[in-house]
Amino acid sequence: MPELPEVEVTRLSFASRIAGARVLDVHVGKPLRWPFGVGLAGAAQEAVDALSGAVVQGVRRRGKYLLIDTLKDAKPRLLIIHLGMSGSLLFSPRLPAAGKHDHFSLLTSQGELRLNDPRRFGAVIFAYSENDSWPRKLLAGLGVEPLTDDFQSEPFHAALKKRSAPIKQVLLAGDIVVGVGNIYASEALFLAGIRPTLAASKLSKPRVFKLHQAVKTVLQAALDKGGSTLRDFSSATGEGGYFQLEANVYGREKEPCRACAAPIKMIRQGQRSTFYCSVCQK
DNA sequence: AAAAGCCCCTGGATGC
DNA sequence: TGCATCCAGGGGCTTT
Repeated sequence: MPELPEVEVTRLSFASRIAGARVLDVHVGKPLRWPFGVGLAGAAQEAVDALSGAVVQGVRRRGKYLLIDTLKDAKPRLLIIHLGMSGSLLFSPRLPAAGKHDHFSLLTSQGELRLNDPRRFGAVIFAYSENDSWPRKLLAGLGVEPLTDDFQSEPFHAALKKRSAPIKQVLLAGDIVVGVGNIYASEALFLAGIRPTLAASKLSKPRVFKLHQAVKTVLQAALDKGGSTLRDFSSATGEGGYFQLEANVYGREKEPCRACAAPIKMIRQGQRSTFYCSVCQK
């Protein structure tokens, strides 16, 4: 589910409300992508003990990862959450009884932060610092943040020049630019008028500039609409997003292109579906 | 180094 | 109604 806009919408929906909260307890359900406490000698119990009594300083986002910074006895403790395909967070002073897909809870003095993740592709990782081995392994190879000034078209072009894979898959890989998932990759390529199957290295500089702009435009527009809710995405206040209503190509196979009325095509690239207009995208 | 496949898991939609 | 099949917003890991 969640790509950069959905993760950022989630972050914004609880960051200020959880800031300053003291961790009272931690509930761990079924294992997610990795067992809670992965990378620690003492595993889950060590992580729970290390978090108990810690005070939340804030919530950051890196790519599709949420980083919850806490302090305990003036020492940092970090909780990293990834929503995978089907994860969503809720934060509220009062939540109903946990359901079968609620697999992690942080009980704090200001409310409960609860992760619901039916498919369990998500992850909750505890670390003492971003430089611990697990966070490093996950975060070190990430590309630039697309909605910051770190994302510039010249270096983007230089990076794409080195890649022979189809541009759609290079966008998805996240090692050049982060946060672009399956929906927004198709949408950005449509806006830029670029065929998803084109080798990344073959894109001219002006076309890369257009793609650079399109990525920023699509992600910002989705963020402004509260993200895309296809099945079950909702923010930590339980609200869905509306961007899916404005999708030009994603999920619109055989429907008329909004620009030229030609039927939208769907193809498979690396076991994921890609949508595009064969007239508007060359 | 980069690309391509595989796989983790559950549930909803579709088709027979 | 039941059962099989396919598909889903991600991404780490292994193999080419």
